[in-house]
Amino acid sequence: MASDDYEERVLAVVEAIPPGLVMAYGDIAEYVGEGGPRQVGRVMSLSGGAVPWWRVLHADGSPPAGHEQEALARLREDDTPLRADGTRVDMKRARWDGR
DNA sequence: GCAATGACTGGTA
DNA sequence: TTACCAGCCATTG
Repeated sequence: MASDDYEERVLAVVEAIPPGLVMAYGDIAEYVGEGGPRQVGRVMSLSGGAVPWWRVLHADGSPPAGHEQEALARLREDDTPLRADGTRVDMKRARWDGR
């Protein structure tokens, strides 16, 4: 089946995200052109350990459930523009469109 | 085959 | 700003 290929493509996009920038699950789904945000999230939960998964977050800029502290710590190291509260990313500036 | 589930999203209050 | 709701789509029981 093509699910392995889909996984490869999702992981490839995540690895391509430059430091300091992030992408939302929906953005990645749209970028690869298949599935949806939930399918991307599933791939991340399965094989996210092999890629900078902390650069992937919700459309509102909040990190994935169960890894909030971990993601925020990594994002700080990457110089990602965080909001004033420091609990969310400034998607307005940090959103990467693939260019 | 149907129902429930989930690292989701956008709109409304 | 947060909270709640309906829609979304592949996987799993």
